[in-house]
Amino acid sequence: MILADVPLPSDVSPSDDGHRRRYDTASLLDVAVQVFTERGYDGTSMGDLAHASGLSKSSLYHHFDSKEQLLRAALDRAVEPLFAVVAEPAAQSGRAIDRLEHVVRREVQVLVEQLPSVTLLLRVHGNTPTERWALERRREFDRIVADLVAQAAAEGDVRTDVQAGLVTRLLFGMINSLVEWYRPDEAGSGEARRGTSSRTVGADELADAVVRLAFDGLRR
Amino acid sequence: MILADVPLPSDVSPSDDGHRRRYDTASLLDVAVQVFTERGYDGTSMGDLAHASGLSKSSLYHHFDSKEQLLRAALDRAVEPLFAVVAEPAAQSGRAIDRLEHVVRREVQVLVEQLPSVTLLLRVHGNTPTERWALERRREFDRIVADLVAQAAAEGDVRTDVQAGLVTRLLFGMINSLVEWYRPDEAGSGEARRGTSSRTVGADELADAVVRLAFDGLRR
DNA sequence: GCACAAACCGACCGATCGTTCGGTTTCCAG
DNA sequence: CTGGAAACCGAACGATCGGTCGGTTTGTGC
Repeated sequence: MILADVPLPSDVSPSDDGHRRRYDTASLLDVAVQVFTERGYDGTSMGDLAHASGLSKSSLYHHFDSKEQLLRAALDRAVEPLFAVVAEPAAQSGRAIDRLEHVVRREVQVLVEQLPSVTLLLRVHGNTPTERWALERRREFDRIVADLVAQAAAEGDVRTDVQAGLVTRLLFGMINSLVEWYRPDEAGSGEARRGTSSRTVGADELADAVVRLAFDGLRR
Repeated sequence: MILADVPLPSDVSPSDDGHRRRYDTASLLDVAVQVFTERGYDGTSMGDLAHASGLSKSSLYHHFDSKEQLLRAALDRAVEPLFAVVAEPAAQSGRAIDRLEHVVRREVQVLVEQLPSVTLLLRVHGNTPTERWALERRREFDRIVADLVAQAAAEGDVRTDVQAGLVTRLLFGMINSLVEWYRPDEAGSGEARRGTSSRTVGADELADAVVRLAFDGLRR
């Protein structure tokens, strides 16, 4: 990735307490996922990860077998909770439109909770076996939700002048887009907020906004 | 990009008419943009582009100065028509809600017309000066539309229980998502359509669907 | 036919890529 | 204090990266 055009985010310092910083595999994955989402998987070198974590390149291989296995571990963090949502009881019984609303609301929460991993999941291209596995899981997920929308339409609760498949894609396009702009409220860090007038919005409030807009539209 | 996990799309053959295939800069850009969108900019090597175009790596440099300049040319194809839309008369005068609907509808059309370039634009990470320029243009565009939404809210035509900035992001998240799934109807090519029951939808029909869903919601 | 420019090519450059290797340091149980 | 495991390191590997070079082929105006 050429010369460093922009400083890496972490740039870990020796650490506060006298000891040398030590990583367990999970928290090292945190760092990797963050850098992956900022520079893209292909745009991130193992050297970048080394620099961001404060470790040497070779030390990373004590925790992970390969760069691709690192990606796989990151994607698992997103895929599992996403599928867990459609398996919840409230998504399994009741009127389809209510189940759909539940899925939408919970999906927003999962996206916010696992923002970096989901971002990664939504950006894979299919260049490697791992990426193609991820694409397949996404297709499977889409199928499940599309069935839900179709059922809600059959029950007369959803407009039928737009195809169910189209509704599903646009609906989840809207939800998924939040990985591109939503940044959680980093409360506690005394850092000054940037000069934006829009208040930082929480996950629940965000889910409300999505449900209102998606179900009832933006027109007053 | 490791070993070729998957065949490149074009894989140009010597060509039908006796002559050797010759490229002008524009049609070579077509090929590059297509491969960029399929494998990602960072995931595409100049060797990939050479293979996809049927040219040698060094020949590409007869048409372009660098890989990044190639990206810049591709992004221009998306940025210009996007900004042209908000400059149209119908986006400049009238009730804000009507101007907004016009922008949404036209934006969908531009996305469909310039699908590969816009896809590229929406996926830049900011790793290079060119990518950061693209991100800045996107921010500028968002600002213009957010003002439009705010004005429509002030005129009482848009719901006010969701912040204008939030509405804008979700609305355009929905629109932009179509680069991830919309594939134009390759009519004329006798190729058999894959086994999907959903009919291929045209740009106008797509714009209708977006406007209906965004403005009036999916509830019946 | 000839000349010239545009288009193209294989061979090669230094830099960077993901990964491996043979050790050293750190921590903690005994 | 000792031992062994876990964590870490610098140096180096072959492959691939974006890009350059000098020369050849190809189409076109004359």
